[in-house]
Amino acid sequence: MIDPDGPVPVYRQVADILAERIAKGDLAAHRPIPSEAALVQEFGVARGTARRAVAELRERGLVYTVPQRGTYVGQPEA
Amino acid sequence: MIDPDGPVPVYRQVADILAERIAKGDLAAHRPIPSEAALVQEFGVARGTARRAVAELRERGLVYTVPQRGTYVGQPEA
DNA sequence: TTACATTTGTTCGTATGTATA
DNA sequence: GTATACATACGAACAAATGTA
Repeated sequence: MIDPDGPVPVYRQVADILAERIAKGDLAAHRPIPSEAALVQEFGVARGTARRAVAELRERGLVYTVPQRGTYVGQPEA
Repeated sequence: MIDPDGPVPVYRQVADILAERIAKGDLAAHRPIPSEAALVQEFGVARGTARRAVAELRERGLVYTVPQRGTYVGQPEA
């Protein structure tokens, strides 16, 4: 799933996988994506790497984060 | 601000700037200096370089570091 | 009100690999 | 070969806010 030794950074690999899930609708608008702890579990990465992956998605405008709550698909509610 | 191509190593340039701030009192005793992440932001250097700059200050006896807490001006409290 | 678990935010510690002068 | 510097990645600890029991 994740190739730690490939040329693509792990955090981008994780971000790309999540982005695809969003594109496919597996992760629906205004539904939470997996928590950082869950991403650590699922992908076997460090929390810092999971956080960076989520930051990537945020920069791409795919998700928004609510502090102490979670990160959700789409744009923040009005 | 920082001259990456000059004869003086970047880490020492950063250390010198912080040392001057301490000397001028911009950074007061027992107050935290900027975090490593903040130094990365402010000076546009790698984290390793920021860490080395702080290590310089520690060697000069200007600051002390508390793991997972931060680095502070002066000497550790008794 | 209290207590607890969950989640994100932040900090320093450490190691590896790559590139350059 | 050495020193500098950047990027990536894992680890550990603590803080703060939120939601729930």
